[in-house]
Amino acid sequence: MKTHLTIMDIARLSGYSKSTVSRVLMGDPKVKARTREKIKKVMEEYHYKRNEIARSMVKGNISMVLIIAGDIANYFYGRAVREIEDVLFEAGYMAVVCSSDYNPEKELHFLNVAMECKLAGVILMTASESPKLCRLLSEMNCPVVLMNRYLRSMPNLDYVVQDNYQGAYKAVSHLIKIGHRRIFHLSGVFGTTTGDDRLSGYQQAMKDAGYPVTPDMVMQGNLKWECGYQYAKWLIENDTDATAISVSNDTMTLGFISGWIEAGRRIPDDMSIVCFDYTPLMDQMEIKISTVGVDAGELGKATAKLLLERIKGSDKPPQHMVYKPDLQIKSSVKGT
Amino acid sequence: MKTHLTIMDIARLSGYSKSTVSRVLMGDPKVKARTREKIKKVMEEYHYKRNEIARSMVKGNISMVLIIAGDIANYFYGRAVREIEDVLFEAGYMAVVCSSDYNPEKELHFLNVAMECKLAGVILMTASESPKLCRLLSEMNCPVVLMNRYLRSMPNLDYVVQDNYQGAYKAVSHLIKIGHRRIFHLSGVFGTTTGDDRLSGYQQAMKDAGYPVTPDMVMQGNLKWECGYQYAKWLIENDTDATAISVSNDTMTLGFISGWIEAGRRIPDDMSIVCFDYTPLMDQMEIKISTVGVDAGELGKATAKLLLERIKGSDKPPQHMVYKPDLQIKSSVKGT
DNA sequence: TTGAAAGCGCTACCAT
DNA sequence: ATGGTAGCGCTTTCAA
Repeated sequence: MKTHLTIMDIARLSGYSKSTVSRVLMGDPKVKARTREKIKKVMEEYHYKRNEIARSMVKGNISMVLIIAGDIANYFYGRAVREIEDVLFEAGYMAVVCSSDYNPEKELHFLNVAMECKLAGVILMTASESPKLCRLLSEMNCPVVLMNRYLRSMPNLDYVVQDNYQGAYKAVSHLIKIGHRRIFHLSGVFGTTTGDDRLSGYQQAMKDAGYPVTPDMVMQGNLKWECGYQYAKWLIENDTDATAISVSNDTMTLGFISGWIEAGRRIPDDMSIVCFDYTPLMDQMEIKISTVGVDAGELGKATAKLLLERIKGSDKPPQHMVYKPDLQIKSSVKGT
Repeated sequence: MKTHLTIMDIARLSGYSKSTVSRVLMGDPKVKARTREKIKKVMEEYHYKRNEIARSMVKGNISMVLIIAGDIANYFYGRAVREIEDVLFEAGYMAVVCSSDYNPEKELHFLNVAMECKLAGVILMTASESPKLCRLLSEMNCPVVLMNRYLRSMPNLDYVVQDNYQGAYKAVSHLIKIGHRRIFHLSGVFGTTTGDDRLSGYQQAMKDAGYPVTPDMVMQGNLKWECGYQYAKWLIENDTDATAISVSNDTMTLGFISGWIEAGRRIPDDMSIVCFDYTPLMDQMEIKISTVGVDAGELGKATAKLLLERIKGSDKPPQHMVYKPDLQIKSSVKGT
């Protein structure tokens, strides 16, 4: 851990001026080949490292993109992030990730950090509709692309999402088709488009089938494991007559299954279950979970490309990319 | 996306000098209360955002810590990262994550970026021993703490790891105790301490039992799913007489199980298996995998605290924290 | 308590 | 092809 040489030191050491050294750094072709080599040799020898901060200072921004994921340990985000990293890396940007933990306050915090650090761009995956967020987003000094969730009140923002309404509609319709009437819904966070659209899809499917949806049939969740676990207990304690549930994400579903099995109930015999999102490990579970969703990697790639265009200054109208989700029915579901 | 106000604008707008505005920003108590309020009001009103880059420029570094994880989608890293984020956040640092993908070139790249961006610190989780890496590490301009893997040739570096040798020794000894003789090992990357120490533990346990380890019994892996999958195929094609394997991480194990089951074999009837690391989803798998390892969150917390001390300038001797792993035998293992 | 001015390390413009 | 110099926006002496 030693202190660093500046461009000025290299200048002195090589006998050239600061300007010429800078030109070498910038790959300016106007520098004579021999000069460049000499300077490069000195840099090598003294392990010179360009100061990106100073560079960013004059450039105006730093070639770094912040990805605000919900939960870095969740496969959905992990998968998307990996693709984004690669696309951005190719384009000369470093992608860094942080988790909002689905916490709106943290989102605001990270967005502020991105502005203050003059990052080149931001990918926000857990936009939680709120006046504060919208105000902040409209004041950003760098491009922002939403992924996964969009904001109804900000149609001028780019986003890449899946059709959550249709996904839920498909899934619940399937449950209905095979005989279920009492289908409950463990929702995502109310006020987020993922949560609300999935809820609407559920409601509409029920409505189209002529089945009532009473308030007790819908529970708001927080997307975490514990929530699903507790929901299982709740369903049992309240002695509901649900024969199937649709759950807004994979993590809660895993929690639900744990709680349900632990209580001595079975799947699909005592409960059919279908959820959004998919994790590869699910393939090796005792219970093969039926899922609906899209490949997070695809979303990620599209998002990164979109962001890159914006960083480069594209001013085309707001892009709204909506992917169609697939429904995969497996053994977690059984007719009545 | 609009352009930004500087400290100078706030100065003009409020009628004070930029020095005073800066003092307000820095929380200097020498500013008169009324002045501070006036200036703060102007900042609010115009949504002024301090420029962290410029600030870092004079401060010398940016309050950001880079975590270089192996695979961001892997539970081990996800778990550790989450804890690190929280500890660092409390201390006023922003933790950002990137994945090395176990690729030494990427490690070097990210380490360079960290230096160039004058970050406050780095946590490196996938150190791959090489002269280049060691040279780079010894030239760092910020503190670096290793987690998960350490570097044999750099004992002067802080690290937080688990006792991989002992973990593997315990696991393999257990297999031996219940009757296995032909135990194979799907290793991590040779040259990494995690890989090598686990291999040594395996070899020593076999040796202590008096069982030979021939070269075909040890295969180098790359820690990825596909690798485990192919290893299953390989074992079958080569008609080995292995009755048990020890695998260097969870991801390869999941791949192995997929390949093995797909080929019509069973676990533990046709093969006992024990691996390093743990993922919660494993609890809900058909096959309950026996694991050895530690809580990644603990490692993460300790690492973050250590780094924080170094950032604050602690010059105590190199810290080497070694956690003892636990062995959990489940249904993936059966005596012969 | 406040202001003026120097300087952090770099790029970019204007000279030569 | 190279050097001199003016900033980028901020913090931090030093003066007042």
